[in-house]
Amino acid sequence: MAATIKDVAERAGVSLITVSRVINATGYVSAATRAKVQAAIAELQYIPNQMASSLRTRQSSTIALLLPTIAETFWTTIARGVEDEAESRGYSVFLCNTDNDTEKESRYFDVLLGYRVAGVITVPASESASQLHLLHEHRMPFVQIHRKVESVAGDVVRGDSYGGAVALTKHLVDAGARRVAYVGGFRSLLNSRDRVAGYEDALRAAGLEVDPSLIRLGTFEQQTGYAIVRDLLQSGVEPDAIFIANSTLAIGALHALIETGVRIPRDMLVASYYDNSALDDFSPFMSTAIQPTYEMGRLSVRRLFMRIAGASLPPEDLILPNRIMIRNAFDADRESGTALLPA
Amino acid sequence: MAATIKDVAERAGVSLITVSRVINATGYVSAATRAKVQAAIAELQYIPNQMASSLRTRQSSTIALLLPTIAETFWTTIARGVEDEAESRGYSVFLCNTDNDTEKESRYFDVLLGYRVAGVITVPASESASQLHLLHEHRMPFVQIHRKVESVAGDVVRGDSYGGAVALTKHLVDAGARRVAYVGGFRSLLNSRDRVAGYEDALRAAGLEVDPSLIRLGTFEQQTGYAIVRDLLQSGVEPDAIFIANSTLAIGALHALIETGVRIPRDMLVASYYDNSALDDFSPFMSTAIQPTYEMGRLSVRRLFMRIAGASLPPEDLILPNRIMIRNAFDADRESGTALLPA
DNA sequence: TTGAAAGCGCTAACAA
DNA sequence: TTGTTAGCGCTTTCAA
Repeated sequence: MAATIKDVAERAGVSLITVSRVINATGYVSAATRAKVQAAIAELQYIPNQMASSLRTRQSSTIALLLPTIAETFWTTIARGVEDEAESRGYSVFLCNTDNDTEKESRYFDVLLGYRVAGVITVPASESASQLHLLHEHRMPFVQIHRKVESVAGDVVRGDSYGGAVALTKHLVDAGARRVAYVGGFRSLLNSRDRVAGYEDALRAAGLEVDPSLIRLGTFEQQTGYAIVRDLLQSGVEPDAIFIANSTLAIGALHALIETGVRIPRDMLVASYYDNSALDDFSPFMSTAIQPTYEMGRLSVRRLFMRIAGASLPPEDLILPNRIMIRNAFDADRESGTALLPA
Repeated sequence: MAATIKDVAERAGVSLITVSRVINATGYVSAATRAKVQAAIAELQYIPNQMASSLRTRQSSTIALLLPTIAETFWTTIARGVEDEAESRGYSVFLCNTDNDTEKESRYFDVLLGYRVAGVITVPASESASQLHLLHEHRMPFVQIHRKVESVAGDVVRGDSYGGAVALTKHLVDAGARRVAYVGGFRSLLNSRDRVAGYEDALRAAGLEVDPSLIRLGTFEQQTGYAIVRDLLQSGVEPDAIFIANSTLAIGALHALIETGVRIPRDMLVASYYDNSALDDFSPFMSTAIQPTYEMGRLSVRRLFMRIAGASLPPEDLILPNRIMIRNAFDADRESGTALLPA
């Protein structure tokens, strides 16, 4: 079948090990021998068998990245960061979708352990029920991104959800809001809890009361954002601003505002987490917190490589600041709820 | 380090091969022995080394999928189809982004050949300059999706671009259009050529002339769609319908129509290829051709497995029909250019 | 500067 | 029903 190192050695009239030395640039090889070997490699179109190499060296130049889905820009941008950083070090990335399904996650962990990948970067499928401990028990180096499994000690790279929520909420209050509603996901994830906490702390710091009737939590779906905002507008709680903790919710929320004729920012100030390019059509009228997804990807790979190299550092919880975009200054020319592409 | 089959054998008091038989369910093993082995596997948390297994069996249970990008739903839906079908056969999928960069594609081919994956499903980075022949020369089974490299014989799975263009163009003409503009990508790709051909043939079949001034080609970017439509509206060629051959272009095109106050479908009939969920906000007023991306993924895997199994079939160019959605019936209640989420 | 021998962890082929 | 031997393709000793 495919050419082996033995075929190359015979063709070049040298021993196996000499070919190996040429391929890996290890040990001494004379220029003449090297040339002969390289010619043989080219003639036979020889590509070294990574399986055999990995088996012998107990090293792999592949890492894995587990994401909830590859259908949203938030995750794919992380993937780009991971790939770019890995590629710059000569590593390939094995990309896996978990669908936030711990069963699927667990199956992937098995596969990846079986392949003896060098390390794993993962967005745990669940913060409570993740099987992340499997990696820990098998001494597989890993770094968590965006979420943090409480029961497993290990490196984490994530955005500053608390700080982002504080910044946006404070901004809304500074712009005059007194009744800021909170629209976000259920508290099952650390980020959600952090964002609620940031929102509440920012209100209190401004001397405002936290009104539970203004805090609305639900699933991470457009329909949920839509339904919550419709209800907020109808239930008489009368918010004068809305902080939306997730961009998928924001799309639904903005549709609800547009549909009911609420003008942003004239009638309602809006600030939102912004992770989804589908929000592009709305963003000019909204202040946003943007997570450094690409950087999160790159930095998690850097951390992973420290672990692969065997560094015995204490686990690090790396929290990266969000980029805050203040954009709800009233603009008379563009007070509608939807934006058009720039000409 | 990690437990090996030898450790399991010693622990269970049997030979290596017996453990192997239990793991792979090959050959005869008594229930009692099997139980002993399984207990040892569980105690040691043994996970078989796939590298060693692949090396010995010359088989891999991994296939690779090369896509231009994972940031667009068109491609990720294909990926889902590939993953689901592969998983149902116990295979893992190695996902790779090429960015339509033939250099990157070529590097991935090398890596994948090095890993001796079982097969490759690929959207060639270029139809003219792809390095696909590398796979062919190394006898690596492969299937092309969506694009077709002319210089390499092999299986292809793609949507019926010609048929889709015919159907949508015919629909516009049947609805009364006489001057149908074509907005699409440059003819460098087979799909683009097929769509132009379908458009032209449908016009001729209806007894209409093909007016070159109505055919506008460009890059696959929103801005291009926007600019082309602005120009179409200003240049005096006076189209009464627009066929858009790509959904990214369609987003820009629709923004241009909305911005200039052209109402769909009252002032202009629009039909478009529809591959991008960002179009959801516009779709109710537009007829669309939808490619069976998920099915393309699944079917390409099925074909690939026939090749992996060694079937000596002639290369197949599998062309799947598009789903055609006719949706531009005039609707007085919703004649604006943007749609809102359903309540 | 080059090579021979051994072995990474697993399984095919044969034997008992 | 279980075990022994050999070897997949490569690289790490050690020796020349």
